[in-house]
Amino acid sequence: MYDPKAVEARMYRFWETAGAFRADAASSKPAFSIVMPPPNVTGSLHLGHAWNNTLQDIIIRHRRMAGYEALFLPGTDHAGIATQARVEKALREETGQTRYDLGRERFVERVWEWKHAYGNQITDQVRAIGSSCDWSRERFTMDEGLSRAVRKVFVDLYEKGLIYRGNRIINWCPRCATALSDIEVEHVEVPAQLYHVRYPFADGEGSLTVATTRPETMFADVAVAVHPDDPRYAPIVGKPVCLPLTDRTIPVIADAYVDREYGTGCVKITPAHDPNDFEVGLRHDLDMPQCIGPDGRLTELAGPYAGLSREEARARVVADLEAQGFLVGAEPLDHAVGHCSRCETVVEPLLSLQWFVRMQPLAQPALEALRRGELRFVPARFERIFSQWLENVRDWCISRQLWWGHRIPVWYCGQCGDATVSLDDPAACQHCGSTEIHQDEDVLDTWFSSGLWPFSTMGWPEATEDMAKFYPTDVLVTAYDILFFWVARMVFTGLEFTGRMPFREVVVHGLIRDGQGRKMSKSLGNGVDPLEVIERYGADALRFTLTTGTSPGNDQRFFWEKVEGSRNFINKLWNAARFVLMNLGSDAALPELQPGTWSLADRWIVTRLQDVVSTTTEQLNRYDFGEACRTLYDFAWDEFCDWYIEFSKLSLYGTDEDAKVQTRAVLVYVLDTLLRLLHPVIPFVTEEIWQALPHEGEALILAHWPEPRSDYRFESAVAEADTVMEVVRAVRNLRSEMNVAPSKPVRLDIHPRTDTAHTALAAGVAYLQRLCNAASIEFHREGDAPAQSVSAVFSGGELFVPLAGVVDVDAERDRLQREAGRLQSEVKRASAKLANESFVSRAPAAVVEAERAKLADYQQQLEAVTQRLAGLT
RNA sequence: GCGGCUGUAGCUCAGAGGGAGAGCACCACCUUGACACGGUGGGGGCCACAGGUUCGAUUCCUGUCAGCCGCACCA
Repeated sequence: MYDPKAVEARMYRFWETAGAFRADAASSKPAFSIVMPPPNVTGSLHLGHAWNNTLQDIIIRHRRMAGYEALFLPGTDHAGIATQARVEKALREETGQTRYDLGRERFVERVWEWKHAYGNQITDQVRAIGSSCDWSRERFTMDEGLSRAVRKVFVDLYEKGLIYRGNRIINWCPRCATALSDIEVEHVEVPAQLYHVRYPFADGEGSLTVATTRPETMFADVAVAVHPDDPRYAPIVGKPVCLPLTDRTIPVIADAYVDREYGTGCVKITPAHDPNDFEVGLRHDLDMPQCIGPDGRLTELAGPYAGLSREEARARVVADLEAQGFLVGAEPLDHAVGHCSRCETVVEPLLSLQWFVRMQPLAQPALEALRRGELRFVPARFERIFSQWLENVRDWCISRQLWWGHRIPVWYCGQCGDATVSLDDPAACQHCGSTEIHQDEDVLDTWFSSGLWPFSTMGWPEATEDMAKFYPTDVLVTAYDILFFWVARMVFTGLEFTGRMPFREVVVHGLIRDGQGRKMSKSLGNGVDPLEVIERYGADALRFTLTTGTSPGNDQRFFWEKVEGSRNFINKLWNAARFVLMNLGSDAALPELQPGTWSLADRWIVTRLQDVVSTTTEQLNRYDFGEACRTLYDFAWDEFCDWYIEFSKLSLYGTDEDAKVQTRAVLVYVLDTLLRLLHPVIPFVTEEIWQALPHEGEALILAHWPEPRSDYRFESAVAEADTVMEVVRAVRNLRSEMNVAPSKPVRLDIHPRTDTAHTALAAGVAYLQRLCNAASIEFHREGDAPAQSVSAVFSGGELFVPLAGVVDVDAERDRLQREAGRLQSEVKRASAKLANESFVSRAPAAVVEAERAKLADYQQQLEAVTQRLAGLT
């Protein structure tokens, strides 16, 4: 039994020390590069990473073998919010302190300590998967070089006017206490109430009714808006209304933003707490007071409600409105509410001073490049999703109120108030020369730095050798969930700063789910740890499982049974290799191939191997990983193990020494080629076996990728072997149906109908003898069935197994009648098709011809069965 | 609302314009000299539904239904 644990760690070390993962920028070979989507430094590997890494590693190993200077560049991401939250949690648990207790400097030091302590964990896990990354080029988003790139990009964008600071409504997570970008907000449909609230006119003449889902924001209301063309409200525009629960009055204004059909046609305007209201506020030059603070609690503006949470405030406000007669009613309403994608807290739209990237000028060139076909998505449908997003992007809020990350390179002057934006830390204000400057407290969105990953990792902005050789990269492999977060950002920063698409192709895969199709998550506790899978079944089994389960762009579910199946396949391969090795004897030398002397089986398997080489290569080239795996699985198991190894025993256990040598040579050749083809998917076992086989070269990982050989094609051998196998199956079937033990030798009479079949079976008679356990085989071109026998038809004739005393005539008749029935329906189907005038005239000639041949064959088989039935007594 | 994905054997899923496939599960048999994580044989499906294109559709097109996912949202 194959034991992955005994192999994998040792093998990885062997490759690494042999320098197999290192890419040489000075190489004359064509470059092929991939940058790894950087996992969170302090995170741990999940199955999604394992999947993502496996696919990339397959591509890289394939390309490396195919003669490219292959670079798989690894690294990690500082993951601002996530990492900071983890360290804060640890701090709280250990000492009960908050980050404010430590202060910024000591806290950041603490995070670095954490990073040093746990940062290797994830990269060790990447190694455990078997990823053949160039660790000498490992990068971290907060490395000095990469931080320099971040500053450079910030400063350049600022100078181009593409970064600005502004007071805008942003998404604020009260729990994380930071601003978020639009895509970090998840809209979740939740049941709510639409409250109708009466706002009395200040003059006491009646009231109007507004509809709102957020009554707790009313303390920041500055107006009530109606549609300018709404006849119902035309007379009241400009009139002041009283804001209930307060002593304030606010005006009624007219704005076309209001939908007359919705609710009452009156909207309360709260510019500091709603993006639409904010726009209205700007148009009407309204005040923008805030009644909810960054902590998610009501501010002093809310008077007696100050200090309450948003939820408490809502309940109290509604109760008080009702008690005081302002609540007209409430209707249930389902609407989408933004939640923090990290912590699921309800996001507060908050008016806040933040830094933004102006997206229009960056998205435009990206869209044009996409239209010019400079970036290909696999599968293609993701291109539309991608460009739709780019077409609709809004400005990107990049400042985060965190301490862990790239600090914004902007210094404000205490004297003149101006900002200095600088690549290097300035000593004084650029504008007035004052030294009384202090740096912006905020850090940049993590994606701002990962958006530079394909070139910042290669040394940009320096013109490095790596940039020259390996940039742009060739393929990016990613799950679809970070297309906007990450891929889009790399695309536009790449175009803006390097003038190139950072990659030619994006291979998109899906998400891994649990057995019920649910996303794996900590809260559900349904996650599967890839290390546990590796521990139990080995990294190869995990890789094989994930790869076979890959269908372009689609999700897959995880089942332990699948891993078990993969483990079984790997074990099968291992045992096949043991068989080959066992039969090589002491001969360590690689026997020379002499195709001229090959047996039928040799010629058959070698020809099939050529098919598999070209099919697999094509499938890998088009990133059809699941299909490539299936091609190899089927060939290895069904053809090589089940048939060829069985065929080979004839020669190996025979007396013809020359044939034996060639069979060994073919076994080694086929296995060697198969190992090469399988190596990208299951690198560990294949290398382990390859090292044991006679081989040239240092390691399989560095061996060359096979190419199909046209001089190794023997088409007639394939046809002949097919006939032999068909007869073997027919006899096995007879034995099984007739309950004749496989161990009991039988006599076999074969009545070939054609010369082709006769020749094939005569050539393969020794295989038939062995695989059918036939005591003797006779061929008869004509003549009657032997007495007391059971029969079967095959496409080239009829066969008989005399079973004196065993034949149950009734059972045999049943069996033959079932067979006749099957053949009749085939004949019916084929003749109906051929009777169709338009089929014969319009279908391709080859298709029609094939149909005719099939019909003839079935008719003959049917005739044979019918005769046989008639002869049964 | 706009866009997308999925619907095929009991389960998980491939597939492709010309006779329905795999793995697992199931049934029967087999300690055959690589492998019981194995071998041999077998059962099991109106390929969601309705139209259309085609000589021919499970495959392409259009709808319907069901499940899922993005994006955008009017309080």
